[in-house]
Amino acid sequence: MKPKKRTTIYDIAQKLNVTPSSVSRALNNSNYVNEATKKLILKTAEELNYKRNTMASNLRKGHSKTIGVVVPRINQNFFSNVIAGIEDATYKQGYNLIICQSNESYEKEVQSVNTLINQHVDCIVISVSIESNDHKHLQNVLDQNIQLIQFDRVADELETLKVINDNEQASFEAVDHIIEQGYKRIALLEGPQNLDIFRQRKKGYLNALAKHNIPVVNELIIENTWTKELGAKATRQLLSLPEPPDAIFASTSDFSALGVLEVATAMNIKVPSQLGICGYSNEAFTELTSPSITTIDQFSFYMGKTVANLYFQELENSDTIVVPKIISIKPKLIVRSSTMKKKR
Amino acid sequence: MKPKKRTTIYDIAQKLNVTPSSVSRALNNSNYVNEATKKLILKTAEELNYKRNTMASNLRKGHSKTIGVVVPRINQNFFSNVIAGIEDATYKQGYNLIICQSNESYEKEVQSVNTLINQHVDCIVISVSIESNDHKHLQNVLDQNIQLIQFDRVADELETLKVINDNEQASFEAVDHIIEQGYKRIALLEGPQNLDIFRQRKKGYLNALAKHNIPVVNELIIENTWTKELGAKATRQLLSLPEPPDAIFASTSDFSALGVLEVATAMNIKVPSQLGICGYSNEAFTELTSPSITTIDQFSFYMGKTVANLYFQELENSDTIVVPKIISIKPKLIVRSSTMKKKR
DNA sequence: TTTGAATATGCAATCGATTGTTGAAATTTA
DNA sequence: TAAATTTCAACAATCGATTGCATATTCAAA
Repeated sequence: MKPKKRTTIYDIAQKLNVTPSSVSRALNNSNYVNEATKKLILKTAEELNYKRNTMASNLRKGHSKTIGVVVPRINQNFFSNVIAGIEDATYKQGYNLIICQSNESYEKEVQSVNTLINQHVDCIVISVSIESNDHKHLQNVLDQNIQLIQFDRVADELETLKVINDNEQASFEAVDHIIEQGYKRIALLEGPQNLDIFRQRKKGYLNALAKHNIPVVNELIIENTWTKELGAKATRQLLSLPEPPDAIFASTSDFSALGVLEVATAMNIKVPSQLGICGYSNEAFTELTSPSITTIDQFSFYMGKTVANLYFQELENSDTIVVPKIISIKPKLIVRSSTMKKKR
Repeated sequence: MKPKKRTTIYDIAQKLNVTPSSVSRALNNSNYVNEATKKLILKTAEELNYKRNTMASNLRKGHSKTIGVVVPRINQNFFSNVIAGIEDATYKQGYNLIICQSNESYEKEVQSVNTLINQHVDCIVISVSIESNDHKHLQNVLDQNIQLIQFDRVADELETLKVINDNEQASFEAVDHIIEQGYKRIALLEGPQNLDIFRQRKKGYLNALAKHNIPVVNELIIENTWTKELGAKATRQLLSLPEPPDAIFASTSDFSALGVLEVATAMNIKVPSQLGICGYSNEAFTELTSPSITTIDQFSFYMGKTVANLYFQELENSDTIVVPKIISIKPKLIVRSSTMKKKR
């Protein structure tokens, strides 16, 4: 790299024999500069290929116009869509995005949050990792006076802005639909119960069973099955039961639903006639499997936009008191072949 | 938001009756501080919940330890994987990532690049948008003395570091495989020829035809078909030809290959026996369609890591001359059902 | 022509951290 | 004990941009 120095407002000031203040004012389109000199400054800035040093500017102004995002995995459909949504909204406001992934590791999550604090981001948007049980690092964000918005996987006990899906309702509707289709013994693949979203989904499942007076069978509920492999393993276990289920609701993810489907296919069990399957997330592939998989769409891109806009809205009202606010987005059940027991 | 001020090195200095310089030295683990005072400073920093202001630090040091990434779409499998790979490598080096998406728009790409320059990122990693024909904005990056690394979709004429796939070779192997399977009339869905990657893929296609003495038929080559819809449209066009193709190589993406498959299925044309299909990118869904789709894996995550490591490597050798370097990653043909005409 | 207001510009402090230089104190060596 | 050396900390400048305050200039109103 050549050691060429970048042009600063001082260079411009020197060349035009004015002070840096005037240059700054011209560049910021302030009224306290003569129109003629403003034009001149702007022209020379262009000529010298001047680029504002955002670091210096932000340091002085005391904010960074940057939002930090921490997600478990960038390359997971749901999250990359949320990020795309956030980016879409923040870009329009001239904000930047710093992205971190926790890889579902608590340690990396804490480190990422600390980096973002050091970077003086104006807001941290986070969906916590599976491993996260305590929230000292998030409390720290609040203590540092940084806006914190949690989405999807939220630490319930922490009073922050939150954007979530109505998991309970969606889960209820899914199981209700499954029952309506005539399935009687419905298994649940559930996620780690330290995360609220999975507790809610379980609640929805239980509510639906209750509504139809179907007893809860504990051996039909299997915990921690949020990958394809775990879903497959759980399915083998379930199907070898004396009284196996006739439907499986993979409330954790479409990936585990895929595991279910693959095992069923391998065991020559017909879906949906012998076994109903429902996933969660509406991953692109659920439409493409045979049979296609019934699932729940979370409106991820929209969720991202909502998160970002929530921040900007709070920013405007920053003079008034901050109320812990929760925005709940109602997900949509997408009925596909894998649960269509009744012919239409 | 409460207007609480964050603690700075001055606060620490004042409390301990030392100078900020000493605090800074202690915090940076310099040797020019007494062990005892260093410990004391570190302890008080902890107590006051001190967080370094990276903006100030970076301003002084003249770099940002940040890498800017510009991709067409964050939520596209290939790109989100590359980003994940970059993140993985940069995180280990204590670097941050600022992510921008161009949405395939030239204008937004230029704006994104400018923002990154203003942010004084140390390096810009970019995969240009479909729309990008000129590269003034990239030249500008170079002029500002910022390292520039292009990947996948690169502006060939610009002498920068590049990480690419050997598209020509991969494309050649795919078409070669298709021919070996017994297909005779092979159509090509090609991408915008202003992008080098698509030109290379076409070259590979032509080379494979030449190898097997198959004449090139112009009406079998259809340009600009990089979405599912465009792929479907092109397929309808191709299949209504007096002499329709018996195989279609969707060199643009798996999405267009999916469009081909859907049209074929709708028209009751058997894949692979009547029509062979090959996509590009190894999107997750290609494994799940029926039949599964033959495609080309680009090792996207690995590509991201390569990009990041290339930067760090160049950083180490920054005293020596910078040579425009091109790293080519050989993609891998993944043969699946959609081209398996020959029974095994 | 004098006064007052409006406009334009300069000065200097500031944001928070880093670092080269300098000098005092402590330690070692002769 | 004196001289030489090392250790430690203070001082002050710096990174680049912003902004409150003060001052100078211009112009209109009285």
